[in-house]
Amino acid sequence: MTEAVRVHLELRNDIIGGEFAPGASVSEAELCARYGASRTPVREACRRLQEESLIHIVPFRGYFIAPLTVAEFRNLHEVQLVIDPAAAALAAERASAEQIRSIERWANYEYHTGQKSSYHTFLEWNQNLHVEIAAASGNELFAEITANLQARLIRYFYMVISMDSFGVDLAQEHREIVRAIKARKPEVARQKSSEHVLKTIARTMSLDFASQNSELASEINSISLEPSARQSMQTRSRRRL
Amino acid sequence: MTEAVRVHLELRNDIIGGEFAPGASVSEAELCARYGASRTPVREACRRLQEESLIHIVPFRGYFIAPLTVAEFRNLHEVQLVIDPAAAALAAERASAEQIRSIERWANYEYHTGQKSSYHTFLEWNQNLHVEIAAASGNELFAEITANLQARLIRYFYMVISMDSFGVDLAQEHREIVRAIKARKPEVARQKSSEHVLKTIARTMSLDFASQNSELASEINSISLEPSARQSMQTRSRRRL
DNA sequence: TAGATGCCAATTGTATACAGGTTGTACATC
DNA sequence: GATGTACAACCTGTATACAATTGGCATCTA
Repeated sequence: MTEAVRVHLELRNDIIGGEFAPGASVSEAELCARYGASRTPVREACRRLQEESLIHIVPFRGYFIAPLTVAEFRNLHEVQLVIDPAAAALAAERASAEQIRSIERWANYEYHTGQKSSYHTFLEWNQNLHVEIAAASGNELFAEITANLQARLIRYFYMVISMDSFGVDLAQEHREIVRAIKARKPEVARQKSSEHVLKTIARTMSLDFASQNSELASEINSISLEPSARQSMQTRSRRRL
Repeated sequence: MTEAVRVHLELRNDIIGGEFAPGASVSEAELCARYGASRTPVREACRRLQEESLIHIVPFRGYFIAPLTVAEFRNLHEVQLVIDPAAAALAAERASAEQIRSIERWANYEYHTGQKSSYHTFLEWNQNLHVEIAAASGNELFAEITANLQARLIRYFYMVISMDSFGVDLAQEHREIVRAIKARKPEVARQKSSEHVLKTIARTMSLDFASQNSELASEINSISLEPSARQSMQTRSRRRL
């Protein structure tokens, strides 16, 4: 593995994990010291993270850790609401036996409420499950887009202290999506996926956000999606039921 | 504008415009000579183009112009079929007066059949229209994804000698989408956008591809989308009509 | 002759020196 | 005291030297 790739992965992980304050300025020299690499691979890593919208680069000024904003949070969910169900439906048609096994493995987590370490693991499993389902669509674009959405979304979830009882609902919804994919029922998978995203949004809005971001948290709690963004699911439900 | 940005834009334009053969290998030295820059900005430009899937980088081996494949063509359309209608629906709700004016400007092109230069301009206007509609959704993620999809799709359209009479249909469909957005009718915009994408796919499959890619062309002609990918539009039509 | 092995040219990955731009500060001027 | 300007420190952008890796080719061996 080259230095550039290593720095990219480690820095990315640190940003997602909250090692840097959102909006904070970081210099190349700083990153070179932290990751033990020279400027060239550090620059390359930062440029890739810019493409992933985890870092903002202002020419001749420096690098800034992408801030967490209500607009981005809403945007991510709007796109997810469109991408996830479509990918789930395709996965139900095209997933290989091996891909289904892999999906089932990620869906079989145990979330022990109240444990911080368990919560972090839980978020990673959740992320992997979503990406794995998208990959099973047989369309790598869906997988790439999903990976980017999840990486950016997880930063918001890390703000949350814990999800407590929510983990149970979430696991249940995941299993329903997986069951539909395994049963080769695209429309059920699509509907379950839509419901899951909408419920996740609803759950997030009632969460107990970490105090240092209380301003953002209260703003997030006031989000409401446009009618046409929700419409995706409603149409399906009406049609199916 | 920095060298890196300039090289990125020019190289990107050259790849999209077909200046390089798909799959061709290019060395850093070659690109340095061609664009009159040193290796550092050339490398940065190539890394960004890799993120956009226009170049493949194999470590220690070199850069390869992304090949045109049936799988990619299908993947791009599958994602477009999901992104475009959703963005159009949101645009109908949230587009500003200025954005609507901008969209109308891009929709008002005149395509003179048979003229090669006119055809290229036509493709650019088409691309800009799609991106502008996505931007009017008020969600920059839709705009970014659309810009990437369009950049990659246009390489396939450049293979086509001309679209002849198709330009007329296309312009008509575009105007219908724009009309729905201007009239603030999200569901009509969504439906018209879905139809437009599906019709574009159908039109492409019956096209006269340039001979040097006849193998790819015949493969493209045999594409068929999965039922659940088409389902998006059918549901809406049934529901509306 | 088929296959394995070691060397070498070519190319990319990394480190670093140098150039260019930006920001903040100190000082002169009004 | 407010404002504008010059300068300096700092940082990023670019160029280039050096290190590491690859793949092909020649050579050797069975």
